[in-house]
Amino acid sequence: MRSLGQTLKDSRELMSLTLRQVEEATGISNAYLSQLENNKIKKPSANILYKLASIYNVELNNLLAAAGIIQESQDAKNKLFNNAALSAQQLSAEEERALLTYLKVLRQQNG
Amino acid sequence: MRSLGQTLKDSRELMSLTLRQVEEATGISNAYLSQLENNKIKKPSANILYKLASIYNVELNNLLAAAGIIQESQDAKNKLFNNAALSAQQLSAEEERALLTYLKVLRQQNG
DNA sequence: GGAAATTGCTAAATAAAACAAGCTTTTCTA
DNA sequence: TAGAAAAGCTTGTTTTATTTAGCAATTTCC
Repeated sequence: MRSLGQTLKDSRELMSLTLRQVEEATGISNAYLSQLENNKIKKPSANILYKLASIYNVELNNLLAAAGIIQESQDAKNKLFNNAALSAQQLSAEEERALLTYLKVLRQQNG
Repeated sequence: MRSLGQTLKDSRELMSLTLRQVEEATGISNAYLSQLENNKIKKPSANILYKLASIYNVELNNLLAAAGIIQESQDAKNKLFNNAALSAQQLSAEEERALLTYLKVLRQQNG
């Protein structure tokens, strides 16, 4: 798996940007950018990753995957798995009623 | 917009978990979880957010949005599908995932 | 009722991220 | 080719995240 540093460096070079140009655009110091590209930073903030994903026009998920935080295309797999999993459940009447109540709460919270 | 802290607290209470249970499950100290829920932390690492999204069965994007890092996307809400067990409902992928987890908790509590 | 857990929380300590200054190397140009 | 300018990088410092230890308020259990 391509490291986060390599991914960032490749992205930057692809756009022919210097560290100081990226600093100018994102507010992230060139010193820190260098450390990121050389894998000196283990757990950057989501904030930093988002800014870099934006300027390099890559998906945030790509950077999260490169940083080893999520599995690549994990979302799709999880959705399929969960769909199948819930469909396969044999629900008692009581369980189904509980789930429907819970769903109501859920939707009330999320809008 | 609901704050990250409120989002995390709601999610945890919805599953009837204590701070120490979440600590046990994620490795994140209960003290830090408390600070997160009370909005004392401005820029948590992507790692932390991912772990919490996983245990609470919410989309990482939801937490990122609550943290003000990204804009909330409508995509997840628009993805609908039919489910056999709750045939009357049109569940989003996220909702079904939440229901599945809730069902696990339910069955664990009742034996 | 009261000891004993259990809960959420805070302050202090530690670890790590992120920045500022400046050094080294490469690139450009006269 | 020298020397300036721009490049990436390193070191040291500041800031912030994260943990440890432990308190005060419930809750549980005898």
